[in-house]
Amino acid sequence: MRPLPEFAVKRTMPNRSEEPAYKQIQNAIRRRIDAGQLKPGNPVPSERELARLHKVSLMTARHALSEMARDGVVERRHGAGTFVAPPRVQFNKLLGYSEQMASLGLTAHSRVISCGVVTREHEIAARLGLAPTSRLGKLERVRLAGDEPVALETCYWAADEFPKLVDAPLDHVSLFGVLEREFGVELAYSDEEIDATDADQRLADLLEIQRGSSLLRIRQLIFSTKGRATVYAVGFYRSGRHTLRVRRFR
Amino acid sequence: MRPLPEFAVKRTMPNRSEEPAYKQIQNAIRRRIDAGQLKPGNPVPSERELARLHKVSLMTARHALSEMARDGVVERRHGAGTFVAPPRVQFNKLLGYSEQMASLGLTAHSRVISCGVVTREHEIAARLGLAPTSRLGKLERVRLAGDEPVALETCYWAADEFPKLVDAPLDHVSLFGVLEREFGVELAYSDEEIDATDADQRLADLLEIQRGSSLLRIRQLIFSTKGRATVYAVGFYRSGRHTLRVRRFR
DNA sequence: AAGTGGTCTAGACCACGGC
DNA sequence: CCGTGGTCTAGACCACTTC
Repeated sequence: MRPLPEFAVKRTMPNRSEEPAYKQIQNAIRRRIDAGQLKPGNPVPSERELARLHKVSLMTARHALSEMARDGVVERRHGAGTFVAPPRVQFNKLLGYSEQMASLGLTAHSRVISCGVVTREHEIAARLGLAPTSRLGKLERVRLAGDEPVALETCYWAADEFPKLVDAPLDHVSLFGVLEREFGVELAYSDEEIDATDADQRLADLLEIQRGSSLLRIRQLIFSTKGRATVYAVGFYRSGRHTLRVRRFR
Repeated sequence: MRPLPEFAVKRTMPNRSEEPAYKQIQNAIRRRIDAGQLKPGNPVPSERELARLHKVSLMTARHALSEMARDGVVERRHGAGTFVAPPRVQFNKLLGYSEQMASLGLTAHSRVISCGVVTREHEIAARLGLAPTSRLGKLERVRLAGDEPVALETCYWAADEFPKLVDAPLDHVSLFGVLEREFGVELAYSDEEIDATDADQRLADLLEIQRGSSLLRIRQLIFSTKGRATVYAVGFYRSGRHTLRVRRFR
């Protein structure tokens, strides 16, 4: 609950230099949900109750709940009340390989095939919005499930922008994680092209499959929250070992 | 603009039994955008101006603009104003094959391979939320680009729910279109599983490719706006002839 | 009938953007 | 500086759900 001034007086905008009242209300509710104190389907306090509890006007309490409803955290039913929304399944969620495995309760292992700087990938530089001959960081990793190779993933980024990235222990840690923690890059979304192709000799050797075997190819251009193309990645996934799940809307 | 009562008087809720004032404001702005009178990047009237024009309070004008911003129709910039948002590219959009071709400026052709009712597809019936032995409508079509076959698509639906669907001229018309126009089904979204596989003899013959060639397989469970699983579809797409584009979010 | 969310008023001050 | 959106007040009536 928001602290009150020592001598509470009538005020039109009491909240100077603090977090907005409506966000404090939202946070209070979110905390109760996170703590398991409020479970899906449970009612959250009504607008009038929140207004009284937090000593704000109805419109402010209302703003807090409306925005949470917009975000899908709660559901509002006219005449009935406001209720904690059922946990939403995350669709079309951009995850690194490590994160995908973690979400399945598995540990990701990788084998770094190559890691360095290249200058002759003109088309990829263009996709990243760079000059054709720009220096690009390039990382090739074979992804393993248990001992079995399931995918080859190749990532590219502007070498000058993330200089020390090639030195990170990327056989153990998540590229996404390093970018976000070490470089403060917030990734926002990726545009992906998905098709089927078949394994050439090199892919066949790396993935321990037959040449010509079917592979799922995913090419992704990953954008930061600032709308900047940050990473270009190409992955080849063994048939039968990897399924992409997406939801599309009418 | 909202009509005024003959003798305008002070009122707390003047809008009895009409469309809410904030929606009228939104519609007025939408109309101007649709008419091309307001183009992307153009400013829309400020909160204060809308309040004055429509004779409503600031909060109401504000509500109108906030909701339009939430819907992505306009963008609000603190201290600067509210502007028509650039046209949003449609990502993760659920389209039938005919519609995809149309959106590329091409005409879709199909060859119906089989069309009828089956009763032994227990697993698919289950996915559609039906009893295992339910009667299912089944439609197999080869999709053509020019004269070249590029995909085999197989659709399943509850035969008892859409009885005359098997009689529709589905080599010319869109299944989605028939469902929406003839049966009043509003499709909402589809959950899709995408992977790579290779062609068996039958697929090879139908698609005029070699046995063992790579294919992109998309299995989709399509839901209506009522949240009901309505159509199950499996498509096999020739490598190099079909790319799926999706956007995923962090 | 009581309580809920939905719409709305007529103002206020604050923080930010561009001139 | 002025105009913009962002936050907020202290109420009001309406429409709906639940009892």
